[in-house]
Amino acid sequence: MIEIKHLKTLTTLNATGSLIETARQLHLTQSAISHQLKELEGRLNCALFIRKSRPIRFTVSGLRLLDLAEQVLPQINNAERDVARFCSGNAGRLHMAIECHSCFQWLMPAIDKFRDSWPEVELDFCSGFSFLPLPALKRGDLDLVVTSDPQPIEGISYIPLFCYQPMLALSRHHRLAHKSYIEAEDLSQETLITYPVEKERLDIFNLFLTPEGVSPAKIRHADLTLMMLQLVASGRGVAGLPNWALFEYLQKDYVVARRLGKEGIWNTLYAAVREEQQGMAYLQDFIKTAISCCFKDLKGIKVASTEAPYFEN
Amino acid sequence: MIEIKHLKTLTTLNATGSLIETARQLHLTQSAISHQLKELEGRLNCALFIRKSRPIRFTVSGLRLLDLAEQVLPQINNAERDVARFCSGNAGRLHMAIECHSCFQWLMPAIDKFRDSWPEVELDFCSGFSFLPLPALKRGDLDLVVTSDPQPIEGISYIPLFCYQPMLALSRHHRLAHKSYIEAEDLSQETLITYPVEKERLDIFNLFLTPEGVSPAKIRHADLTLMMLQLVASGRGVAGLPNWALFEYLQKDYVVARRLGKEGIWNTLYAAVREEQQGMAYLQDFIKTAISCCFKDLKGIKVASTEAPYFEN
DNA sequence: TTTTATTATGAATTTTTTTCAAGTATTGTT
DNA sequence: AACAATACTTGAAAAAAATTCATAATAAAA
Repeated sequence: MIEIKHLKTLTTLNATGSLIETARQLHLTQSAISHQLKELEGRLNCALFIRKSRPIRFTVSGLRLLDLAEQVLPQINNAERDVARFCSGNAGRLHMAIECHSCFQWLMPAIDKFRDSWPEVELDFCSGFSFLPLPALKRGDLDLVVTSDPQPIEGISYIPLFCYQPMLALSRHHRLAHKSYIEAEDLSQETLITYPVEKERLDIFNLFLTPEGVSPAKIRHADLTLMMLQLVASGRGVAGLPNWALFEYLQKDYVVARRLGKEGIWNTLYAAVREEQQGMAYLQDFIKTAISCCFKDLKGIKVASTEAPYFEN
Repeated sequence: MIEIKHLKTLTTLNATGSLIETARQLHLTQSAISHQLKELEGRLNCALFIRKSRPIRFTVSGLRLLDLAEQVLPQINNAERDVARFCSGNAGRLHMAIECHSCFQWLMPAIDKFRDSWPEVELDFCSGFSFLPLPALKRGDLDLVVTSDPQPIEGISYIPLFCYQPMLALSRHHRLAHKSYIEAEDLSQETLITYPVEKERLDIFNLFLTPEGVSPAKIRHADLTLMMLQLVASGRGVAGLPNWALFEYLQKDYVVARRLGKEGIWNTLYAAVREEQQGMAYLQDFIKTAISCCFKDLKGIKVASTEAPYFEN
């Protein structure tokens, strides 16, 4: 009668409040979701939610099923993980590197969860920018690299995690703060505060300044997100940071954020792994865990398509 | 990944010990079950049971999923029942009659369970043979009749419960006890002990004696199964009873049982309901509960096809 | 009221599930 | 140990179900 996919659909419908967004998250069309729910309501002979309202509201029956989903879905996840542990060897190594400092915010809880499930897996991570992580991954010194700048390297495959919006953080009193979006030219007289990495590894250059041939007046480095934002708030410059990393500081009114270009920019964060390791149970579980942590903890991110990244050459 | 149907399949596979019997219970071909499990093992990349043994044995992974099923399936059933209660009115009437005395054995636990789930439904039942139950059902005096002898009555539909084998109970020392099966002619010199109903309502006449044109030497009535078996054990006659009703007495060696005719006879027990009531949630739930109780408690019964009975005219 | 965004629906298409038919393996029997 | 009987596997065909596409209907926002 009722199926697990129904519980998943209802759960994300509850989270999103609309069919169309549910469809996006589940990588289906809105039509498919509509058909699926109609079919289920037909089987149960019972309305599950009230359509003529936004956000959608659930009936008692719908709520009862949400309740069921909350019980059942974690149980199923646990069982699947256990089975994966029994089957594949449950020991292994997971050494990872993060190209983006801010990522620690969501990576920490994900790693904690993972350690509980796979105590035998040897965990290690580094975020230093003292070496190039993708070649290290290729060599086998690393097993997973979190990057927003995938390179077409033989034997490396990229699994999309989520989409985010690189934005510009400004002091509330900054001369650009009145604009609803920032143009590349605006930055030619500004001090840009970045993480201490080469320009080529920074979204704001790759996707915004370099294509327009603009350079900021001055570049200044800072190690920590919080330090960058203190500098911004103190009027020492502006900073390019992902929207989800800015969220809590925006709420506290430390700074304001503006999108880059009229339409804004969307970029995708990937987990890079060696192709031959991609099927390994604990790796897959780590990535699954990481994604679910992101969508729980971060505001403003979107689901990525399941597709591998497209390389021009 | 894993679906509810998989959990159901694994559960009944555990109960039956073979794919072929699992298939029968789930109303599928054995091939379908084989494909389904192979597909699941492929998805999990993991063997769930060891094929080269009968009865089939589960791997640790298989056992883990059985465990999951045991947690999850009842939760789902409860939720579905709750939804049914919310949607349809949760009050109503369920007056039933049983044509077969022995049926109390499995009906009692089913009724107990049902009362817990649907406290608002007014329950009543009678097993007297003082009136014809099917016309009473048609009139609306009853809501459900348990019968093994469906009549083609306009507006009445029959839902199969299970298949059983009417058998002949004999004293261990009876002159026919050495035969592996009973022929109609054998009974022409015997005293047949039956429930106090007309011959036309008894399986042993309908399906065995009447077609062969044989009558027993004498007919004697008894109210209770246990009383009938005491009479049989005391050599006062023989009795026709369903195999599942005899099971516990056979184990205690009170009596022996022989099948009717060389191939034995199989008959189906039905729940008769008024067509317009058939869709009602609590009725459907009662029948579902009854069936599951039967298969838990009774030995020797088989699943019935989902088909309505076939009437010759 | 018009516009925009969301949801519903029917038909076409794709994917999945099931059955059929035939082959292989296992068990139990003589 | 060979035989039959029963149970399971497998690939292809058929049937059923899910998904998409195109479009209509509906609700919210401007």
